Amino acid sequence: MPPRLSQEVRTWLYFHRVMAAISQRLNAQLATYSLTPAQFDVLAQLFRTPGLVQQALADRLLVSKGNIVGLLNRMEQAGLVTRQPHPEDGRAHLVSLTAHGTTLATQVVPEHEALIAECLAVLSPEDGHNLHDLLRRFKHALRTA
Amino acid sequence: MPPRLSQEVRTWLYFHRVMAAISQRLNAQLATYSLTPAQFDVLAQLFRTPGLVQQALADRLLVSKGNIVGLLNRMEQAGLVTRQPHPEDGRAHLVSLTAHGTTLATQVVPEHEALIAECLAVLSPEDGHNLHDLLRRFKHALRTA
DNA sequence: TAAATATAGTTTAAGTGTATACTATCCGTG
DNA sequence: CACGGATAGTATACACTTAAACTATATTTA
Repeated sequence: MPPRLSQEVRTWLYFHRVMAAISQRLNAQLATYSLTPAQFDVLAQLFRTPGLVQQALADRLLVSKGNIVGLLNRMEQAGLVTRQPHPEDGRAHLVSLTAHGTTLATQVVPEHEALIAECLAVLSPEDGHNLHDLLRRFKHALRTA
Repeated sequence: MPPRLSQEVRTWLYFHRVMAAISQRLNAQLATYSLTPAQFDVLAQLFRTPGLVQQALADRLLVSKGNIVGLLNRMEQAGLVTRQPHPEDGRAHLVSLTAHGTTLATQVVPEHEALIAECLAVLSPEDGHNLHDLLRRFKHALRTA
């Protein structure tokens, strides 16, 4: 018989379950726009912060720069983004949303954020605030640790 | 200028940051045993619940059955698991840990759980308990919603 | 019993992700 | 100016993941 899991391990499992449940809802919504989660992340980041270089995009999305290459290739193919040479740095490319990408982002980003709010609304406002506060401090404590 | 993100969206971003920070530590530990996170999940599940069928493994790990196939192929190649025909169901395979897999799990699973506890220990015991309680209720609320 | 349906596992195609090595460009210092 | 190290992007190999189509076996039901 396996021993009962510790509180810490159960917390970590809950973490996965909660993220999986929310991600499933979010991804289903994105799928109606033929967007993958990774592509949405790029879209939303460029929507909020136009004109980023690929490395900056990778840093903000917590992925490797090599990952960004294929992602942008597919999104360029889909007509969502364009790459332009950086005016001051011959190595870099400025990534921008196309008109189509901007139009899509204008619709999808607010819907996505609304669905996030809806998922978090299964908690009471107090619980929601406490969770926000706990995770904010958790993130900070992990960075300094 | 992009508008300030809502509390809900920031909570969701914190979820990702915390998950990423902890996963990075856990994955680094697993890498010292040449284990990927996915392979560790299979190893730990079979360690706790020996003799599962592939579909049961997929259900418990929240992945598709097709995913399990390639995962087990690689782990079989590495000598960690074996597939045997199910005695009562001609379609199914019983998956078991080899002696090598069991030995590895005996060492890695406790270390992995200790590292999880260490990561969660950056929070105070009260915060840790509150987070556990919040996530447990969050998970339950998402399931019924 | 025979046919319809469901389930276990596999395969394939496509996307995601990393690490690593490579090219091109930039920048600091001698 | 030249060289040497950092940085931006790309290419490659490998692992992970899903959805969908497929095969084989089991189960239900007419």
